[in-house]
Amino acid sequence: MRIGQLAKLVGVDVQTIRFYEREGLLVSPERQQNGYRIYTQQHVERLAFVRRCRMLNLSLAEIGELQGYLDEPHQPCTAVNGMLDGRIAHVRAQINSLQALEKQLVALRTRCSGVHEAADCGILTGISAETR
Amino acid sequence: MRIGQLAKLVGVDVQTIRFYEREGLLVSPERQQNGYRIYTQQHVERLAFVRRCRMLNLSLAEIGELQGYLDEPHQPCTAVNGMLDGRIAHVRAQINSLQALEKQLVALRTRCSGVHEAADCGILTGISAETR
DNA sequence: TCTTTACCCTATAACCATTATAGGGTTTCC
DNA sequence: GGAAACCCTATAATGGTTATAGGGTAAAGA
Ligand SMILES: [Zn+2]
Ligand SMILES: [Zn+2]
Ligand SMILES: [Zn+2]
Ligand SMILES: [Zn+2]
Repeated sequence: MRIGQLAKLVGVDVQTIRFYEREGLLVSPERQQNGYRIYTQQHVERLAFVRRCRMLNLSLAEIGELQGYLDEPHQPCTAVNGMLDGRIAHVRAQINSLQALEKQLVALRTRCSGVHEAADCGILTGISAETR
Repeated sequence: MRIGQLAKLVGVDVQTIRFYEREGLLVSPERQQNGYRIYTQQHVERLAFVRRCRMLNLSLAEIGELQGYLDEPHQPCTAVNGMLDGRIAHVRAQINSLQALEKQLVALRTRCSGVHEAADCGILTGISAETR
């Protein structure tokens, strides 16, 4: 299978596949005589794994770590669930700070209603004041 | 006031101040004979404005737009509250997708408990399966 | 005065994951 | 045989900062 087919199949851009290869997340595939990359079912599975990890917001470095476990399955999985715990904590922190931000933005938004000129806009004066 | 003082005063890195100047968010200050930048109270206020906008997650482009209103206050503020509405919608969308992600991660995390080897780790098999 | 320490300058690269662009070859189908 | 769709590499751009290299200046103590 050529790169375009793989891209469609897994739902990843062609450029991104080449990028993953350079970054060591995908094994370099064989090449045809013309230089075209030829992929196997194993590549499909690995790429799908990478993509699912990305959808879980794992970094490429973390994904590389996880692949180490796929490649050497006879080691304890301690670091795997540690990584997930870290991710979960991080996502929760993000949610909290975004919720705080939402409150600030909504409060700021209420300061402007109706049409008036910028000099009198409560949003601008609100930001210029303090927004702590 | 020199750049280091300004940086401390407003709580922004020195590099970042120079970056904002290059990006046109801060007016280029006068220079001493030795080339050092000399800032006035107006610069302090503008930088503080930029920083508060950044804390509201506004992009540098949006901040530049807002500064246009500060500089020309006799125009309607329509775009100002439009921008804020857009930001609020964006933040809410982010929160929703992070909450969905959190659920996925937590569900995945429950698949691993106790010490075992990677081949049997429910997290890895969970990702390898489908995690939709 | 000498020297250390802290500060200032510019230019350039790194961060992250991806997307875009330039410039050129190959395959496929009509 | 010619156009469309595909493939290749290399390099730059995205956003907002932070880091680094390499060098000049200033404020302080010894
Ligand atoms: Zn074993
Ligand atoms: Zn208004
Ligand atoms: Zn007016
Ligand atoms: Zn496990």
